[in-house]
This record gives sequence, structure tokens and C-alpha cells, in this order.
Amino acid sequence: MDSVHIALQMSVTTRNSVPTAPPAARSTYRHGDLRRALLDAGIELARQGGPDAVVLREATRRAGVAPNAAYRHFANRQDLLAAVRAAAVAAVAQAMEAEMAGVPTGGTPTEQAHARVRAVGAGYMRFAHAETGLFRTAFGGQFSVEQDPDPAMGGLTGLNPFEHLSAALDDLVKAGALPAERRPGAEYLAWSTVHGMALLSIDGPLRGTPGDMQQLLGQRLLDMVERGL
Amino acid sequence: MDSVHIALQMSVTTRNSVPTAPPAARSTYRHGDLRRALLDAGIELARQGGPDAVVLREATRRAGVAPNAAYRHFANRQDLLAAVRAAAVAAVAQAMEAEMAGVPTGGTPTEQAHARVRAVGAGYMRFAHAETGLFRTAFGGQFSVEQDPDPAMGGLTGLNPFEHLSAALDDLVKAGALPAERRPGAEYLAWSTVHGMALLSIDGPLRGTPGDMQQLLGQRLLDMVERGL
DNA sequence: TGTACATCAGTGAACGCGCGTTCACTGATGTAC
DNA sequence: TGTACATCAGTGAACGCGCGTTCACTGATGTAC
Repeated sequence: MDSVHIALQMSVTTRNSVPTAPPAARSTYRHGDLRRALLDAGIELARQGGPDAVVLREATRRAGVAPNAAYRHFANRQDLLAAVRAAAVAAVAQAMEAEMAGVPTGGTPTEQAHARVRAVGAGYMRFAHAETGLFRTAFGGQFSVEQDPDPAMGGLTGLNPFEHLSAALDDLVKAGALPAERRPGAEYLAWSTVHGMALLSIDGPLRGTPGDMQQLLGQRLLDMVERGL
Repeated sequence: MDSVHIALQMSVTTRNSVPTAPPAARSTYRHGDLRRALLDAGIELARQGGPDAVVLREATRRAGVAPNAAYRHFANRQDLLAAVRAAAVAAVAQAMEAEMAGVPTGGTPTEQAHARVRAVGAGYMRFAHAETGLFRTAFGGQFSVEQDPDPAMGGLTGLNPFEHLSAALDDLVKAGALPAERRPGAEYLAWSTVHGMALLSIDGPLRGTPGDMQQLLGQRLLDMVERGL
């Protein structure tokens, strides 16, 4: 979980950013980096309340700026939300990367490949649990991630979550652990599975279930996918 | 698809209802069955626009009644929405029942049991596709269906969707097609899978995909579950 | 190096919106005698 | 069978809300000469 959080911080703060101006009681007339400040505020809102909580006026309030100032940097509310969404998707990608970084390097290529697929899925579910609001922002409403990939949605490796999954499945084929004729469309089968469990854990009947219980169910789910694919 | 639609109509109109008063230009001061009219209007709104479209004022408008008249029959907007949700969940149950009714009666108990599980899953996904707005209302936001079952959420058999799934899995065990030690929690694995695909088809990357393609993917998904459980 | 000026980031005030909900009411219904 | 009355379903008007967005503006910045 902490790795998830750290990954997120990195995506939010470290990436391509001029150092942010002091957030409280700006003394200068110009803000310095209002776009970044609004985006950060939007991300924080999304984190706490999901996409619907990304409210233009609240973001400007937090940035200490008049409501309409936002229109210098975003075309409208949708535009801000899209930027927040991209950051949220990128954070998912980083959660996957963090999970993959923990995969032991030993073992046969087949074992490695399986471990990577599992890491991708586990990262996805773990993120949903640890950063519910952002997960909802990324994948809760309408979304598409696969074609015309937006670089802003990539993690540190530049790959977005869908691309991570695809790559892992390709490896599975290369390692001979997945028959090539079953490869096409397999992303959607695997993704469905993990996506469904994430949502059941967040919104559905698994909401109250303790974390380690969910962890366990998640593992069984991944077993099922591994066996069933 | 048509079976889904018919099932829905039944849940909406036929069940436990006094015949609805003529919807246009009421002449009497009293409405006759305003509660039912508001519920029907709410269901129609949900069907077209999901849960957020269930707007109190719009429902009263459609019923030809002053906005505050709704408060004679529902405590508030939430209360109306909950009633709509129950109807939507019941409609899902009926979609499953319609699908199960199509299962051929021949075959071994094992084949039968497998076919029932598949029918439950297929009904769920088919409903999501055919009645997107209602599906979102039933299972799009926060929901729980399993404990303290609300009879309003049952289909014609009285079972709600979760109970249908549970029963089908129990049968699988009885038929010897699922080891008993794997039974606990299996609902959540199966449900996750199908739930995820439903949402990916509605909101996600599979949105544009033609129906028969989705049908095919759905079948592959069910294959995977069958093999993996 | 100094000054005039264009640029454009942020301001202040205001708008229209539709919503959920509350108030004191009115008029139809059905029940008690 | 007829009348008085309690009940309560639906009315009409109004409220406060926070939102997104537009307008004409002001004041700091950096560039051209």
C-alpha cells in the first residue's frame, strides 16, 4: 500500500513540474504555476471523492484564486477532469510497476511470465483498494485506454495499464505458457476479471471485507485466470 | 434481447400493481396510484440515463403532478431511487431466469449444472448490454444484494441475482463438477468476472464492439470461469 | 540602459440553471352516526 | 339513506444551494526599440 502511495505522489508532484508556488496566501499577482496547482487540487478532490468531486470552483478555491481564473488553463470543467483522469490512470500504471518490481528474479521464464501477469492484476486491485477515489476517476465511469495511447497515462516506464497487461500476456505466449491461438482478446478476459473484483471490493458486497480477506480472494481470482486462460 | 425486454416489462407493470391510471391529463383530483406512476417514471428515467437521471421533479412532471406530491409516497429522492434500484435488480434476476429457461433439459447432471451457471452469467451480461441504464442503476454504484434479501429484488421465482448464482454453484457441487472445498467464496470469483466484462462492455474499451463480438467474448469468459473455478 | 507598449494571467461581479425540499393550503374521499 | 366530519392526497409558491460559465476589467511581466 505504501508503495502505491509513493508511486502516486511521484506521478502527482515529481513529473514534468516546475516547483509549485507556496499554496497559501499568495503575495504575487501572478500565481506561478496555476495549471499545476489546479491539477493537483483536482487530483486531491478526485482522491477523496471520485470524479464527481472534481469541481472547478473548489479547485480554484484551493489554489487561492478566483473561479474564472481556471479558464486560462483549462477549456472547461471537462478538460480539467480529463487531465485528472490521465494522472489517475498513470498512477495505476505505476502501482502495477511497483508490484512488478517486487517479483523475484529467479525461476523459469514461465514462472516469471506468470508472476508478471499476476503482478499486473494485483497492482490493479491493490490500487483500487488503496486509492478508491482515484481508481473510480480512472476506471469508474467511461474510459478508454488502449488505442491512441495518451502519454500522460503512462507510468514511469511510459506504458499505460492496458499496455502493461498486454505486454505481460505477450510474455506468457513467448514463454510457452499460453497457446498463441488463445492470445487474441485475452486482455479483455483478464481485465474483466480483475476489474470486476476491484469494483465489487469498492462498491459491492465485498466493501466491508477486511483487506487481507480481499487479498486472499484476489489471489484465488488470479489462480482462476491463470488456470482458465 | 427481446426476452430481457419482456421480462423487464413484467417486473415494471404486471407485478403487484393496481392498473395504472391514464397517464395523460388526469381529470380527477386524486391520482389513483401515484406511487406506482412515480416508480414507473423513475424506472423509465433510469433506463434511459442511469441512476443520476432519476430526478424527483422529472418523475413528478411525467406523472402530471406537482413536485412535492412525491413526498406523500417517498420520504425523499433517495427513497425513490432505492425503489427504482430494487426494480432494476429484480429485472436482472428475471433476465437470468429467462436465460435459464432456454437451457436444454437433456444431458447429464454435470452438463445441466454447467449450463445453469453459464445461463446466470450470460443473463447478467446480456442484461447489461440490453438495458444499460437499468444495469447501472442496479449494479453501477454502491450496492449490496446478498444479505437480508429484499423481496422486491427477486425475479419471478423470488430469487435475486446473487441467490441465482449461489444456487447454480451449489448445483455444480452437487453434480460433482466443483470440489466442495472450492465452493466457499466462488460466487465472488464468478461474479467479479462477469461484472467486469459487463462494465467493460458498457463503459470501457469494449463499448463500440458489435453485439455478436461481445457475445463471443462473453462465451470465452464463461469458458475461462468454468475451467478456472 | 531606459522607456513604451503589447501581452495575457488573474479579478470582481454577475448570470441562469435545475435541483431537492418546506410551508400553509384545498378539495375529494370514505366513515360514523 | 342522509349528513357532518376527519383524513390525507395533491396544490401553489417559495427557499437556498452551489454549480459552470461569461463579461469587461486590471495589473504584472517581458520584449522592441
